[in-house]
Amino acid sequence: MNIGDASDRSGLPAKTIRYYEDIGLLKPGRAENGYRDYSSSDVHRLKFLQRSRSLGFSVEECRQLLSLYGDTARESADVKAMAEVKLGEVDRKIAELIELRGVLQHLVHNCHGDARPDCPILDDLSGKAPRDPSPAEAAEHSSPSKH
Amino acid sequence: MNIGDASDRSGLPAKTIRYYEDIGLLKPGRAENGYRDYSSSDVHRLKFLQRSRSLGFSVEECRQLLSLYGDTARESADVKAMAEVKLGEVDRKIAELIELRGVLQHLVHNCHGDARPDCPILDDLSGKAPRDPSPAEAAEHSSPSKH
DNA sequence: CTTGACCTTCCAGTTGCTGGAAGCCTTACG
DNA sequence: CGTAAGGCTTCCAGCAACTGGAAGGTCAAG
Repeated sequence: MNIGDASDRSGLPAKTIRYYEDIGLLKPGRAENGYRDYSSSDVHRLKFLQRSRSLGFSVEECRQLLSLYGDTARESADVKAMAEVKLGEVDRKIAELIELRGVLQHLVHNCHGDARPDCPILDDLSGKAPRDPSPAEAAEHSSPSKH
Repeated sequence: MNIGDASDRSGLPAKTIRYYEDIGLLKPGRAENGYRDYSSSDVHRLKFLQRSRSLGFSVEECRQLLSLYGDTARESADVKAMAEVKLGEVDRKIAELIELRGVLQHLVHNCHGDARPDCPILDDLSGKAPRDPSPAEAAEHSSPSKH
C-alpha cells in the first residue's frame, strides 16, 4: 500500500509518516518503483502512534510504548506507570489553565471595552493597577519558558 | 542597569531578554563598555512581556499588546477582544484536556498493572480492544500535529 | 502524448527559547 | 600588580514535532 493510503487509514499526514520513519519509529518496505510499501502491520503501528500522540504522549514516550507493545515479556505495570505519570501531567496542566482562565476572565470582566483609551487589561499587564492577589500571583515569577 | 539586574527585576532569563531584543520587542541603550543598559521603562516593558507571556499570549500577540499599550489613541475594545479570544482558546484547551484525562483514567483504571504481560492500555492504543465509544473517539481522527 | 495526481528526496522554516563556546570587562583578593 | 571569578558580549547550534516547498520521477486516464 502506498503512503497516501497509509495516511488515509492511519489518520496521519504523509509528511508525518515519513518523519516517523526518519526518526526510526517505522521501517516500511519499498516497492520496485521506489515507493514506500506499507503492510497492514505498518498501518497498525501508525494508528497506534496516532492514538498515543493524540493522548498526549511524546514521540519518545510513543517509542517506549511501542517497544513495550512488541515485548511479549513486558509487565503491564510498566505501561500503567507511564499512563499514570501522563495522567498526573494532564491534571497539572488542567489546573494551570483553570487558574489562567480565572485571571483572563477577571481582566475581560473589568474592561469596559469601548472606545475609551483607558484599559484595565493593559494596566494589569503593565503592573500598574492595584490588583487583588489572585492565584496567578503565585505563578508570576515562574519562567514563562516551559513550553 | 545591566542585563543581570533587568533579569532579576523582570523575572525573565537574560537569554530571553536578548532574544526579545533580537526579535524587536525592545531596544535598550548601550553603555560605553558595550553592555546593554536598561532603563526602568525597559524593565517595565519586560515585566509586561513576562506577565502577558505567562497569561498565554504568544510573542506576536505580546507585540500587538505592546503597540496597543503605547498607542494613546487605542480603544480598550481592541484589547478586550484579544483577551476574549485568548479566553476562548483557554476554554477549548481545558475541555480537550479534560476529555483526554477521562480516556487516560479509563485506561489506568482498567489495567491490572501487575507482572502479567496482558495490558488493556496497549490493547486500547493498538485499537484491538472493544472500547466503549468515549468522547475521545470524536477526536480520534483529528491530526495530533496541532502543537 | 499529455495532463494531473501521486510519489521521491532534500532543505528550510516554524515557536520560543536554551546551551555552549570564545572572548572582552570588571571587581575583589592577596 | 597579577589573577581568578563572575558578568557581559557575539554567534552558532539545537530542542520538539512537524510543515512547506522545490525539483524531479512514476503512473493511470483520456
